[in-house]
Amino acid sequence: MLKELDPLLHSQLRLAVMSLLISVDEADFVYLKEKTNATAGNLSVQIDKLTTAGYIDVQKDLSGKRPRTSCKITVVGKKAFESYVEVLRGYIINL
Amino acid sequence: MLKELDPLLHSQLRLAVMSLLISVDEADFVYLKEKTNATAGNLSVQIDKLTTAGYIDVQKDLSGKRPRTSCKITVVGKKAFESYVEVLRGYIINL
DNA sequence: ATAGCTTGGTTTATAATATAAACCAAATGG
DNA sequence: CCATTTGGTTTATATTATAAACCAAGCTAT
Repeated sequence: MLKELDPLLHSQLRLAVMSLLISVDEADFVYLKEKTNATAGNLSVQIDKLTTAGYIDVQKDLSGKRPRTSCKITVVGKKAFESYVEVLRGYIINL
Repeated sequence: MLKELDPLLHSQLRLAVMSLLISVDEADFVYLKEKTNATAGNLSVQIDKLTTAGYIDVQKDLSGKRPRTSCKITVVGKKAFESYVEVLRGYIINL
């Protein structure tokens, strides 16, 4: 039987962010914004949700000239992503 | 760059319905309801959306003792599903 | 130095979506 | 018959995604 798709990951922008972070293992706000083509506001909100869920860690650095928000995926986030993918396979089997 | 995920398919219940129909090629309302664990109302709405999009065809048969709503995927729907999966692969290597 | 633009965001409002609750007609069961 | 079940649809509500408006700090030309 088809299992539940983690609603936190089953969202285009959040999935994109996780997808980027899983291969890069660290990326800042500007990079994520460029790669995902998201608006800053949308990205900010979705990053917050992923952070609250413990799927990513965020470091805000104000020491440089310009603020820099850097994100990295957590172990919990990586596991959630992998498990999301497993569930997804159930939906797209036979392809 | 990550492509847009067809919002019509990027929905748990609609994806489940399409996933079931792609392998079975015909299924009725009751069957889909059981397999997806959806409420009748939710399923009804999502079936409407898939129909309006031309992703599935619906046949309502009232000739038997009880009404029977039977669904089958269209060529357009099959293509959309396959293309959705391709886009998804961009997000998830090894899917 | 300061008025105005850019950068890197956050907060808040709105649009869109998913979901459940309420409802309906026909069939069935006691 | 009257109540319940079956097979749905319609409508209301909760949740989500998204954009618009906003803000502070830094740069730029005047």
